[in-house]
Amino acid sequence: MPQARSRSRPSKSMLGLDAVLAATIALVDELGCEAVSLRRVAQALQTGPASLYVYVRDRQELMALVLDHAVADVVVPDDGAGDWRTRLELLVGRIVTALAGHNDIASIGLRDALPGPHGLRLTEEMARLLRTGGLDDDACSWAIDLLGQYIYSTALENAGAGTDPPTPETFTARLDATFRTLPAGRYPTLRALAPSLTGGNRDARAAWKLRVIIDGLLAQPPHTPLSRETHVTPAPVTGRRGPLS
Amino acid sequence: MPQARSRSRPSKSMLGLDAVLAATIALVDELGCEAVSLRRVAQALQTGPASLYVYVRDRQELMALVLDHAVADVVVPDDGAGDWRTRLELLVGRIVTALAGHNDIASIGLRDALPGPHGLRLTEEMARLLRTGGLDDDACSWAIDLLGQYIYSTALENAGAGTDPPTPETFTARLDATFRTLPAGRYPTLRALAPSLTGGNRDARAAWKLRVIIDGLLAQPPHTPLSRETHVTPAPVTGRRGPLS
DNA sequence: ACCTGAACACCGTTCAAGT
DNA sequence: ACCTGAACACCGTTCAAGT
Repeated sequence: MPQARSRSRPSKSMLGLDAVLAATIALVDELGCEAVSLRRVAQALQTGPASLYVYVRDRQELMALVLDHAVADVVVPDDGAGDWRTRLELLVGRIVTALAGHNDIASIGLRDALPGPHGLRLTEEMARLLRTGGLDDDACSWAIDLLGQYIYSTALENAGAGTDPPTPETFTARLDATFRTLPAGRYPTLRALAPSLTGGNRDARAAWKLRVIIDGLLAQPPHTPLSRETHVTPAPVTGRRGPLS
Repeated sequence: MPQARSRSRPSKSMLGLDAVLAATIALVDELGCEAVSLRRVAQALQTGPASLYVYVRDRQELMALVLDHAVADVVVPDDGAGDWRTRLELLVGRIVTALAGHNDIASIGLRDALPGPHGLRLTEEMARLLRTGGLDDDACSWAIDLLGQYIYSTALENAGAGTDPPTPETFTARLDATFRTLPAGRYPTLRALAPSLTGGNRDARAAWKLRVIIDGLLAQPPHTPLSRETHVTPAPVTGRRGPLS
């Protein structure tokens, strides 16, 4: 019995899922989602790619776990934060900020990823707040859908905001150049809009869009109230994206 | 001179960009974007992967071209179609339908892709209609942003609708299962919402969300009118996504 | 149970060479 | 200009073998 203490025998190993996730997030921050390969993660952990399959079914599951991990620390606004709308805006803003702080990690959510425990926790709170606002079942569900689109798209749009320098930003620069050099004959409106299309304050833009969505939600007439009890056949139907994962 | 007619000498080749795009779209329809490799496209064209680089800088450019191609046939509603809002809803609906008809092609737009000529044509018309609706420059720009998010997300959500059978849909099924088996203690609202979260009519859901956005746009007070002339420094700023590409 | 080297069947992209 | 075989440096995933 060579071991005096409880640590049985770390010949090299016992990476643990947490270490795998931490290494993956670090690589996402550094290289972006697309460039993160299982081989690179394994290399960062000083092991071979096959070792990761102990903790994860495949690359997709790893990325879904990492996405969920990225919102783990988001705290739900408490009762004192204001009315349901204020709290919803605060919550959504926090989620966007958390995701935008990890490079293009939000792109995982834009594709298919089943919701993880933390995403579910936050989605539950969004749904609860929306119900407090008086929305019926369908409106709540569709609103969650819409807010999910908003969250991931905005987080991706704002990705790399915190870095210094704010990343080369070749993409936005190329987009801006595209608009500014548009033939004014065929695209008069876009040419005129060019400065505001790519410019302006990111947070103001994000807040404005969220306000649009919530104002729009409140403008909808309450659904015909046959919604709940008469739902005999929910008619399962296609749809690739889910709420926060 | 072996050729009697103008066709100079098709020893095998002269694929042409159109043929490359057609082969790529066919593969996207069949396999989905992720599974479409340059090697498979080349194989479909009976050539090697290196041949494609005559027409395309890299895989990303090919996918951007294919995305633009997918909206090439969308026709802009004419003056007789109704007021600006009716026409905008019609236009957006047509774009979503065109994209949703090509599997998960919309996922290209959710990531970074510079707008192509057809996307620009449609974006120009959206911007024009929004201005007709009285929105100022910033509101127009941000609205285009929001509508782009809506278009791609909804098209992806509705992907594979036309197929018969409507595709195995393992993802929606798994999502549905996730919600229905949620512990009701921790997630009471999501459990109650489970039927409407994944169910319901796709088109009704999409139309409702678009209505929410436009109602929300109209609910915004006109911006402080220092918007145009005083734009000295547009403050070029990060942002990964652009309008329709 | 957890880890691993080696192998399998793929990738995107480049390049020198051919027409 | 357009095409191509071959090579380079990668992928995700599996599997038999080790502890």
